[in-house]
Amino acid sequence: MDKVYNHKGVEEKLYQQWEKAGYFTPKIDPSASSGQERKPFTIILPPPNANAPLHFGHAMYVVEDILIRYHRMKGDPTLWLPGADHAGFETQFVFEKQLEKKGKSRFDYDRATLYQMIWDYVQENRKGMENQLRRLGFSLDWTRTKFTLDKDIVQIVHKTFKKMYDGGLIYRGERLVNYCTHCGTSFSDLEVVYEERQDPLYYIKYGPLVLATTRPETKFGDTGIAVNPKDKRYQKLVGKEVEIETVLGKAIIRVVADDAVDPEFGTGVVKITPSHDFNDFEIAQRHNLSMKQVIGFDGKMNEHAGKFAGMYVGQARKVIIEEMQQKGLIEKIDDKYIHRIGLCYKCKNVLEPLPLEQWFVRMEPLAKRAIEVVKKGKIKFYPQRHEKTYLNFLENIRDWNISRQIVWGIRIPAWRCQKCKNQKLKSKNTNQNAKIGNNEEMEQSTNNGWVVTDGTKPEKCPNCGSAQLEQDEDTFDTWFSSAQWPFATLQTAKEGDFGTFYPTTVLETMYDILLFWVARMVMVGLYVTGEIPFQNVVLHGMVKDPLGKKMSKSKGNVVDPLEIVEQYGADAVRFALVYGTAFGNDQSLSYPKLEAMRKFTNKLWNMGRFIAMKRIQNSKFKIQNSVQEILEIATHKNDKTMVKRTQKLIKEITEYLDGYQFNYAAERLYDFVWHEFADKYIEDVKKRIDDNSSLILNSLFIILLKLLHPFTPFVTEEIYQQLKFEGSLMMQPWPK
RNA sequence: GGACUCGUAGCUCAGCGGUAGAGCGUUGCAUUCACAUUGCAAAAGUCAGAGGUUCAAAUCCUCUCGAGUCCACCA
Repeated sequence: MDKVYNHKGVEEKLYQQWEKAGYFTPKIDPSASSGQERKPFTIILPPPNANAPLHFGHAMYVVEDILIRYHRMKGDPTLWLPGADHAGFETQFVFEKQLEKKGKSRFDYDRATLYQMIWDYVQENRKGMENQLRRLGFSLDWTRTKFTLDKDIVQIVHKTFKKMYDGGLIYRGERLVNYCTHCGTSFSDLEVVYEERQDPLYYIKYGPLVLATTRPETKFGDTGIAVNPKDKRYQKLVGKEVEIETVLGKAIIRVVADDAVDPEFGTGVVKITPSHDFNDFEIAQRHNLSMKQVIGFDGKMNEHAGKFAGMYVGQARKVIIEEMQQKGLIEKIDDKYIHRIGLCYKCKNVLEPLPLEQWFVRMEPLAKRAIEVVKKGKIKFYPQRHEKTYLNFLENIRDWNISRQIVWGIRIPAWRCQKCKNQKLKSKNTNQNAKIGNNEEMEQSTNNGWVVTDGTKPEKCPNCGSAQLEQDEDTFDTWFSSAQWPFATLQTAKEGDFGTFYPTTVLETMYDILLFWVARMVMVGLYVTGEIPFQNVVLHGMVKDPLGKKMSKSKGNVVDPLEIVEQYGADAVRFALVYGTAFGNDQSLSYPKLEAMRKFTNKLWNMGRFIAMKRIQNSKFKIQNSVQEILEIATHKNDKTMVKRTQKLIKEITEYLDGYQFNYAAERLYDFVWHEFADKYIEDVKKRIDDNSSLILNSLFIILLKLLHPFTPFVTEEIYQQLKFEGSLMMQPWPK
């Protein structure tokens, strides 16, 4: 053995050895078990986006590997299933950036070509990403790897959509959506990022009234004026129509009373622009005000904006304000007004609320069950505080827009009959009465001609028999497929997997996708399978840069995990990530810590070296596996004490792992191994070494290697093999 | 407007009701011994601030001040 542990060469060699031996694939052959059926332990890896290499935060999946290796050693049929996510919009966005560099855009290609180009790009990226996971030592069962666009997964996603549609949970509705006119697609509410901005608040004369608005350019889309019903100032006008002056001439507008209007704000009068504001849309629903769209999906004013048509919104606002000032229509401007506006989370442009027909999932019934299973304790959160966020989200949930106007994704299996799209269809579906807005039951004519299937193109329209059917151009929100990941993977990976491994044991991910992903998996999983998708939700914190800033591509402070692995070794990286930070809290990447952990792996190595040197050659001395056995042969009182301490250690580490207290486990191991076992015990044995104490030292050391193995698999395995023990450490039983 | 996290030794962070802890760094000593990627030892904190509960508070409660995050339809 070399004097210094050199991770280079060792890690890749061992990983290949493990993978080749099939150790990552669970043993579920019942005849192989010793009679007693063990409960399987399953984790589905959060599928990384296939569009980019991993960032350092992904290395936190090490806690999953720790759990997996621990349970595998305990003898549980253990499955850790890898995969990749096509990451619909994200990927298309990244790809478009690449096209831009070449002076191209997505509009230069037809749908099929663009899709194929992105497909190739993603397949290339996937390899790199999977290699990174291997380099971190993750014992994933690669024989079961899945991709969200695999044919069989797509089939399941289609089937789910159909099931939900037939069950009345999907409806097609024209509603306001968050639309990015730059990216050309709508988003769900969760994808909107808000930013505080200081914008002028214009006080505009509206006939006899004055009202405050930040968006004077939407004035042409106004179809009402609202005041609070209790507001005495305006009571006389409620229900009346007033004539107002605009820069495009006179207009007649109705005044309505609605509780949503805050009499304290501005003048207590609000213009209602149902096509371009979420509040206004809802108020309009309540008072039957009509819709009038004045902004197009290209972000420009449309024909209803008269001479301003063709101008981008921002430009139009300026010009209109100038004209209004000239006409004396502006009473005052408050330019210190601070409010929050919704931005596209990718391109950071201001999102435009626009009316668009989209597919929505009715969330309330789904959320109800998802709340129930958590309240009943069927799903537990670690750390527990996240439960509150989860429940809060579900208790106030709004319907989910799952349509995206992009090509990269799973195309929605809905066809529209060109003949009867303008007629009302009598359908057995309850979708007819899709819920809109708050508590309004409203009949929808939105099923007009739509035929939903489980993926196959319908031959003819079930209503009129026409063969003129066109598939919806849109694709699913990527989270719609991710929401099905636990059952979709297990239903398609290998025969019998779903029966054996579902519901999975642990879902481990970063807390930032608790609502996007975890909550939706619970809802959809429950709906489709009738069972919870996982029993424990374990959430790790964010890994920030050394200065405590969030890593992001735009800031340029992202760290490639491979670089760090190269430098310090995967074991040191793994240990550093769980050591010294309360599990679940954010942490900053710390080079001194990585260095310290590298020293720790070296310390282990040298302990192994010492033991190798002092090892007795007599073959009748057999390594004892259980603490009990070691205790029986121990004669010296110091040995006995050490055996007992080790026994206690095993218990502690086991309990910590069962309770997802990774940092406690790591810290305890570090301290015990270095400062109790090496500094004190080895120093003591050194002076009095004989066959018996050597055997005990040896046996105890193996136990420590086993306890450490889930955390630092490479160095422990390498030492084990250097000491010429049989087989692989990773397949040895967990110490007792 | 709600919810959450964090503010503890120079740095990074544990501890979360019983007389302040670790790693790194600093200082001193040791060393041909498995390991100088080592060992032994030392210096270093009125635990953000104020008030309260308690025999006892870094730890529980309230408020204040800072750093950050998430949710929410105030024009």
